[in-house]
Amino acid sequence: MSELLKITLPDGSVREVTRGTTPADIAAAIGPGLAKAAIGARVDGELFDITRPFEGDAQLALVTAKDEADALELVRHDFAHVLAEAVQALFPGTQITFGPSTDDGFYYDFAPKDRPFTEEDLPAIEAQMRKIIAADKPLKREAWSREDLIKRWTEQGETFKAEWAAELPGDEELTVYWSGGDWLDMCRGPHLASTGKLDPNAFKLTRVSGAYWRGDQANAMLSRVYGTGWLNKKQLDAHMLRLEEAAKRDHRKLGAEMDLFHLQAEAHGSVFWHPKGFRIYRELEAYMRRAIDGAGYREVKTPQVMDARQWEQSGHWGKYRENMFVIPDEVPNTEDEGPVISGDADWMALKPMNCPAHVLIFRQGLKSYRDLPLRLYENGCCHRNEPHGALHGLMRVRQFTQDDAHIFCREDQIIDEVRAFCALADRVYKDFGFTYSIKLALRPEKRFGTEEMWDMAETELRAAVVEAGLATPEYGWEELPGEGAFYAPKLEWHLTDAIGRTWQVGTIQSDRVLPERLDAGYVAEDGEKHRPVMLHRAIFGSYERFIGILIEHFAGKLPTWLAPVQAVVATIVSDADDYATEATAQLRTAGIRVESDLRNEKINYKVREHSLQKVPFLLVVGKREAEEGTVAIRVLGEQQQRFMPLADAIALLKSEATPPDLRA
RNA sequence: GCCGCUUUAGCUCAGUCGGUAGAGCACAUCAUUCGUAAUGAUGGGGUCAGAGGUUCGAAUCCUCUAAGCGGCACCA
Repeated sequence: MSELLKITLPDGSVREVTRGTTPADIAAAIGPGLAKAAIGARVDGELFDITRPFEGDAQLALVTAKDEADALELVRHDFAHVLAEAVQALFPGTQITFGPSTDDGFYYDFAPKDRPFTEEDLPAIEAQMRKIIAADKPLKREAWSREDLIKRWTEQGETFKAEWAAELPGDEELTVYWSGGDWLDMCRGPHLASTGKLDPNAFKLTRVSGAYWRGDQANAMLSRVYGTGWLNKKQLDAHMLRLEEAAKRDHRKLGAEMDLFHLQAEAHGSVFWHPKGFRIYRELEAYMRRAIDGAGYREVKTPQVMDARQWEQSGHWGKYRENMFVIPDEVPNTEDEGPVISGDADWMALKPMNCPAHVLIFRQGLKSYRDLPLRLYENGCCHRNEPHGALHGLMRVRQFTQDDAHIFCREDQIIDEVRAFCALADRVYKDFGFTYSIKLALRPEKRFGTEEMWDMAETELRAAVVEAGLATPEYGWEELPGEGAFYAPKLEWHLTDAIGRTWQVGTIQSDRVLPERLDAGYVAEDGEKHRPVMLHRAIFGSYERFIGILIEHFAGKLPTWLAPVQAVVATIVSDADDYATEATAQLRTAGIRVESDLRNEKINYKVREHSLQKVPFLLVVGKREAEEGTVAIRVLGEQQQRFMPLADAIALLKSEATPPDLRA
């Protein structure tokens, strides 16, 4: 055992060291500065404790705060560890379970003894965490046997940890980390060398929430404490500032401030669109109609309420009935006393999706292979009785309208259709200034259809994305096992909101199940009846969600072609009223959404108000402009103004207000 | 649906020990005609989310219901 280990450093140099040597020893040998700065190690590419001895020859890269991604991962993991220790010190009897790092910090799930934690508990927990950091407790790794772990957790009353220890994979080395000599957590690591390596001013506990043990609704509800954690206070402050800025672009806040829409309890989860908000909606509709007309779709409109048997046949009744709005097909009893309905009525349901209705259109008349691909589009208004906790502004609502289409096609047309859709979606998102990520959601546990169908469907979607060149990290490409719909795998397009939450908008799904269940067929060249494949697809996802994301993306400052009011003509003195009215009329004739502001208010007041309303162009007219036939144009977000003849201003606005797909 | 929090004027919020409701903005009226992010004065406006309870007395304490917020779960 006296042989030397060869440790290769990033510069290619090799050091020979005895067994038991740690990366920290090597850092110390290189120099005291590095010894101090090094907080972790990449050994053969894997992130390790800096105090963990080498187990053989290895490539070593020391990790310092400059390796920000690794450093943050280490630090956040440690904050979670310290959080757990602090909570157990303050609330004896609390069980620890699990606590990973997150995108901006960490959390830890606890099983509280008496009551769930509340936000009022957070300051005391933070203070306790700072004590643990100040104590600079060494974090020491130890390998334990499964039996010892289970014994330890059982003795300590840690039933969740014991359950988990019993299920950890047997071929893995099981480890614990000591914090000083008096507290430990079961953990794969890695960790910093000691708690004192954390900056006590670089974290903040942010909120508490409930979370199910192992993410399963059937399990116990745990109490989760979230924190944000960074390398130093400057980073933390910058993060808190980012959150503040993000809150300002929340679409619910801007929706009220800009008078776009509102939500209220009487129709909770359904949107009241105000005139200005619905103008955005109409621009999106017009845009999408141009897009689908150009891409060979045909628009249809289908019934809002259909017989429940239709939903039984499609399979939705069995899986989603609890989220459907069900309606008795009966005239209600009008007597004051007595039941409203008799109870033996047939049931109908508000449509939760459009697919079956489109199949019913497809089934009208005998279809030939020559009819395929048949692309049916609908601005389809759907109702889903979503779990109340899921509702979120415009992003998740109970009544929404999808830009929904179903492409009925032959097997040999699938890949071309999916590729064409990828191109269309790409163009649409780019027209709105979005970058997106794209995922493939694979077969779920509960599903209809044969394994062969699923193999084919997954393969062809994957192939289309690969051929379109989108299956790259740049497009956030990943495959999500188990996340598909019950009838088909899904390609999903995701956009990100103001505070980094991602929302699915677009999708395309390759479905052989519903054509079968709803008996869609066509006559092929061989004269036999065949099943078409049905591609379900949407780009906006829903108009509601897409508008919510647009508002956040642009912080309310929508591009001119989408702005509800594109220009305001504001007067400085009432002598300019007639000219302003005339200018407004000319702009309106030119197709600009323009309003005039003749109020007896100072120009400062008007500028402020229309700026806050995010009007892209403010045309100011005073005596001078009225005499010269000019306007002073102030562009939203800019300080200075440009003077030009009214005719030039009209030309400028017409050009600015042209939708991207209509630009030369 | 689950956990925690919240709900007071159109909006944002204050309201102490349980003693009978307050500000700013917005709105209305009047004055002001002003050159690029808030002119001044005056005035109107509230079943304190809803229901029940405790109390001489409830915005305030308790229970239930609803909605909203942050997560979790769900998302055809």
